[in-house]
Amino acid sequence: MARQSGDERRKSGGDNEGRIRARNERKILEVSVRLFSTKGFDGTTISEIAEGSGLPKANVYYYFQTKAAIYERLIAKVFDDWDAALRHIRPERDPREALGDYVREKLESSRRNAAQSRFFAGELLRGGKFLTRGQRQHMREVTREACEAVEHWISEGRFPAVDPRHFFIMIWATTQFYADFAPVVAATLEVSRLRKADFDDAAEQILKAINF
Amino acid sequence: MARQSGDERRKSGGDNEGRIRARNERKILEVSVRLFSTKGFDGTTISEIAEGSGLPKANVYYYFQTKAAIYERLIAKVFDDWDAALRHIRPERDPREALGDYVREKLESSRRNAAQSRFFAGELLRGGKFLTRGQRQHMREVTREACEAVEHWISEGRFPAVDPRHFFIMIWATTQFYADFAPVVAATLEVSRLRKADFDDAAEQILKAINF
DNA sequence: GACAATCCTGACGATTTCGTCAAGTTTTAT
DNA sequence: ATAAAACTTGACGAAATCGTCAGGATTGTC
Repeated sequence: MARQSGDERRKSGGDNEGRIRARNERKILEVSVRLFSTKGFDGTTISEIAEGSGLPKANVYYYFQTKAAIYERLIAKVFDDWDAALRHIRPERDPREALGDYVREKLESSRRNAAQSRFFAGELLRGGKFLTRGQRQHMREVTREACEAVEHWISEGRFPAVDPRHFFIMIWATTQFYADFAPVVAATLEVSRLRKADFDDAAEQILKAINF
Repeated sequence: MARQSGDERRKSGGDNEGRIRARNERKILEVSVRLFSTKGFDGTTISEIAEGSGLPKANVYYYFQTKAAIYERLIAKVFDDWDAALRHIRPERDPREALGDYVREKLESSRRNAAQSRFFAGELLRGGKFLTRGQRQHMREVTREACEAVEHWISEGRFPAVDPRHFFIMIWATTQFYADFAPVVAATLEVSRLRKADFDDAAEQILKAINF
């Protein structure tokens, strides 16, 4: 029984047990997120992933049972980042500071990991079929908490009376757009490639619009 | 030479010359946009398109030379709609009215043609590889005109001094988001499916935020 | 240094997919 | 009615893709 699942050991301790595995899995995931984001799930072949990782195809299958397994690992990873950022929004913080941090972190992280951001956007665009029930559930809970924080601010008169749910949607939509629809943004700003300065402008404009 | 390109006659007169062709092409395009939007270019097979259209596969190839040809036709179609909406923004109009019309039309059309909207979003997400040079060029021009209209309003003191380019990006981002990322929006609003009322709320909230 | 666990890999089979073709049928124009 | 044009279709070939497998090479451990 030479063949052994690439999944068993995943959450085990985590120390340096399996350095080779760690290195190769990381390489595979790095290449995959880039390919998936530009060519989609079906448009990406294991051969390409193998080639990009400098491994033979069969070796990729040694680490991941199937193409879907790679995709799922990536989803889980991105998902964690997504909801971690929301933790900036807490009722006891100052609204302006909290929202400023949140918007800036969102923009910065989607700028630095554009492929990852597009990858996740693509998944949502297709209806989020790879999201587990638990992940959806979690997403709802975290969102509700954030909305409650905003409502709290409103009730104390520290924030304009907006519908927090539409409010967050607007933030997500905007921050994502800069990273995910780069061709449109670049064309609009009449530049060939988006730079950090463009993202900084974006953050400023968004916050300006938000804070009334 | 029985085989004859499906493209030659396209722009000819347009009257009822070729009723069968018109009907079948329409059916194929309808099915395709739905499939492409949920499964992507590579994830969609001609067999599925044929099945969905109630035609045998070979017949689909009679009307469209290749899968890419179908995709390109759809791109062109959606592209036209996209820039047509922008024509609401003209300097001689009242800013509030013009922007109100624009936002409402964008939201309503992406609600009614959600598949089409997602299809286009998917294309942009992947870097817009199917967009022709001419289309990109046109996009830039139309956008610039719209920005000039806003600048005109600002110079006359009829509108707050925002950067019009970021301003439009914000509008696009938000209006698209409701249609394209339905799973997130539905989860946030805690409904199972988005209804017209949700889109109306969205329009109201967006316009409220925009008009300061 | 021996033994097990982990890692690597070329070759292979089954299936799917694109796109073609040649021979039919139906529609249209005269 | 007849001929040409437009349309339909089952069967097919070539290529690509997923995932497997059996056995060889490395690494780690006692």
